[in-house]
Amino acid sequence: MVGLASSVERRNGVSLWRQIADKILQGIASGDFAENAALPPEIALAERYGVNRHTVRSAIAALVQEGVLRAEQGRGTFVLSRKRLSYPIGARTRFSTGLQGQTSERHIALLSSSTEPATKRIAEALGIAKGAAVIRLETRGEADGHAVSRATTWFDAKRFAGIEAAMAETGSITASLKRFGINDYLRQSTVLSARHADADDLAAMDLQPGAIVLVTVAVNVTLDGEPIQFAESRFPAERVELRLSAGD
Amino acid sequence: MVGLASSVERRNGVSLWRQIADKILQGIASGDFAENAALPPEIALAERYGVNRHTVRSAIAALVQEGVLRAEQGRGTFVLSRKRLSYPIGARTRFSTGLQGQTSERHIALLSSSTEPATKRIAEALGIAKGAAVIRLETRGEADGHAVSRATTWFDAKRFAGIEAAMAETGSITASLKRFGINDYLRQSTVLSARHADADDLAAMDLQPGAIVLVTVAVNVTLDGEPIQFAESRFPAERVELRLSAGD
DNA sequence: AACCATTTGTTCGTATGTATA
DNA sequence: TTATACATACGAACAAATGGT
Repeated sequence: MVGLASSVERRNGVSLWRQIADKILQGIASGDFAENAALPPEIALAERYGVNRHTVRSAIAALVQEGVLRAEQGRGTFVLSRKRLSYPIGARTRFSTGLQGQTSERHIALLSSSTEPATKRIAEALGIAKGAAVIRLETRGEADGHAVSRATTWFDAKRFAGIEAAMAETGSITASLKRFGINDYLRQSTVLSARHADADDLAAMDLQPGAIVLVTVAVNVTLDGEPIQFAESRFPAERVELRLSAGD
Repeated sequence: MVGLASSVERRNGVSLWRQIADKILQGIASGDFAENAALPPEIALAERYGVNRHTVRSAIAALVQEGVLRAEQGRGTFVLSRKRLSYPIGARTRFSTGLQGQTSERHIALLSSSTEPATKRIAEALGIAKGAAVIRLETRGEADGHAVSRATTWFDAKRFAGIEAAMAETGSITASLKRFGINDYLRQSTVLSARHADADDLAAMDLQPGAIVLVTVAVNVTLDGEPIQFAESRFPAERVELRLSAGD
């Protein structure tokens, strides 16, 4: 009963229709299924993946819901076009300058801010004492009305008192830091990983459950090497790719 | 019935216990759950995530199966230490030099090789004519007996005839390139994304279904800027993180 | 030893979701 | 649409192991 060439797995906590939906997404990403063109008929897909036609239908229904496909009775199911943003990441990366040319409108929205004691990890990154007060900003990056990033950022509360107000007003980290005498800064280190989006990410970026996010954990420093900012950013993998430029 | 603080989602194709397992993995990664220490009791986890204790138990069972946790009746459930490899990625990254100090044994296994006509994308990257012959290498990177990467690499067949033999013999891209007079090379560009592992990745790297892979697409060039290699590499997100070094 | 609280392990039952035919 | 099988999730017990008092 199981298709020989089938690569879907049962009993692993991910339902078949979700796995098929992911396979279709992969097929679109890899060019197997061209954009703005019809998908193979449900029967063909069912055979290709070694599942029942109903299972394919569930997968397609989910992707239609997610805005990836459009189904038309009697005609077929079509792949809608959706290009990913290419987000440059390097020593001098800035949110707004990075996306120049790709979008017409972008900014960072401040979702919330708070002051809290620094955890060990944050204290070490910022070079302050553990438990010292830090300001945490929760932000969402937007481009052309779509959320393209979701970040949590920590600053030394003593050094950057009131930065949340500056952030809310300017909508830019770079501009806010200028008010504290920081005219330039570098990305000292970045650690990159990936995971499923959590509920917060899903809500903040309007993603579908099961979406994958790229996660960067970065420390920004002044030109003198003084750490000023510690940040974890999440990028939806379906909308954004990260580009490492050589000379950046 | 639904926990207020719950951040898991139902009816999305991913079972609750799998989501809880992912949350626990996240907790370990973020330091919420310390390594070599007891996890909170099942009851506490169930309450924290707003699910039944059985659901937490299913998640724990999966993670025990995956070698992440160890459960002991009457004592608790413990987080085994399993540091993720931190894989440096930058202009001068090399597989074996990059992991120095983190593992005792590493090499690249050549899974298969073939010669094929270049697609448009590969031809552009390598600066050759579309349809010209290219050598494709399928490789697996291993460290301490565990697969940590799976890559597909293309070389100009005219310029690097026989590189598959050199690769099989030396187990190193860098050493193989030396035989063709390339003593040094740079990573010109890297594009980073993430997706679910496909069947091939799962089999080649012995991953659990649903695993996430980091994907890099890179072009390597000689010091003169001549493109020599086009590669797509997949790294299991649960075992590897990518580190962008500032000066690299 | 006896007892206790804590924590994991097991077994019922019941309801709902998923997948096939 | 219906039927069937299995997986998932919850709830309420009870059993077994551990580390104390």
